Amino acid sequence: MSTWPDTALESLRAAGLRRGGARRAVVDYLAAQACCRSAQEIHDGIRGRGGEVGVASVYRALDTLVELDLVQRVDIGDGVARFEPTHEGTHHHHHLVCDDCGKVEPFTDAALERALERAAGRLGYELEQHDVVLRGACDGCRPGD
Amino acid sequence: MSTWPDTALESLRAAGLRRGGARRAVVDYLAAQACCRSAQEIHDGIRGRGGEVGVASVYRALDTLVELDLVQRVDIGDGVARFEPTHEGTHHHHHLVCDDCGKVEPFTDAALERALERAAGRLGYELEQHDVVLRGACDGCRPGD
DNA sequence: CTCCAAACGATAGCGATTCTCATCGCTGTG
DNA sequence: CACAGCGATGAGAATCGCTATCGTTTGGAG
Ligand SMILES: [Mn+2]
Ligand SMILES: [Mn+2]
Ligand SMILES: [Zn+2]
Ligand SMILES: [Zn+2]
Repeated sequence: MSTWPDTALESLRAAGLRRGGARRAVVDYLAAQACCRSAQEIHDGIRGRGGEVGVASVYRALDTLVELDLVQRVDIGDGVARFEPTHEGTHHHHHLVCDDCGKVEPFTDAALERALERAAGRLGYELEQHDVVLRGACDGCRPGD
Repeated sequence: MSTWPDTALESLRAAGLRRGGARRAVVDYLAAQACCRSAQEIHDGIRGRGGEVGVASVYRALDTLVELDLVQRVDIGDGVARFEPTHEGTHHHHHLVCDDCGKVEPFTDAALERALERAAGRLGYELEQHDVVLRGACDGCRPGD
């Protein structure tokens, strides 16, 4: 099994796409993150390393990657779309959002995944994806009780 | 047990807020819907009935209602925020979104709710809310197989 | 090496949401 | 009931995330 950036770049090539700098920079940036990032963060992050990408190219790259199911869009409800690599196996996770400070943390729960699968089975949809966001107060924001 | 609009208007009064027309119109409109609606839809819906609300007032009312936990924000990933009454008991539901045509449908699943509760118990957050969005192709958009 | 379409970056445009501010109208007081 | 004070409201300006446009660059097949 190869690493996610390798798989991603390979899939892009297989889809007949050229190997441009912008797409590669987005893939590399996302591969180095532990959780989802906004397009702005990605843009800034790449520029911070000296990369010269336009915002439009970042959005275009994300579009393509989402289309190929290599990247997943995460919506936590603040009006800003975030993106992270699609992990089928070991890194698959969902998100905890602190309503107070806005912190986003990943979490995993095998039993929940099973329940989601079963729930999906009961519905008439051909399911592609599922998103779960849990909201509340994080350790830091909880009034010390 | 009283109806949702009554509870909502009561909570607003209890919070020391005056009884203005805009907030009431938003509560009434939402109470009549089966699922989430966007701010635009709410605005248009109220005006269609002859109401004279500004968009700003709709957004302000929604803000307040969300703050008081009377209304829940639903984010299905199309860049438009939707809102629906917070139902604890019988009307609580989550959403199915068709990636193709964008249709949004509510669904309920008791086993899933139990799994969510248990998952929440395992995490260090003080949970307030949870959102689940399932995505895929709906009956109409699925290539007839 | 040449050539062309894909990919790019800058920037204008767009739609959703928020901000500003002058006005309006609850609500408690006299 | 008249009035004052202040929260609520509506119109429109401003912001912001995202998309469309367009001229330029460049990967890579021949
Ligand atoms: Mn999952
Ligand atoms: Mn639920
Ligand atoms: Zn994540
Ligand atoms: Zn709904």
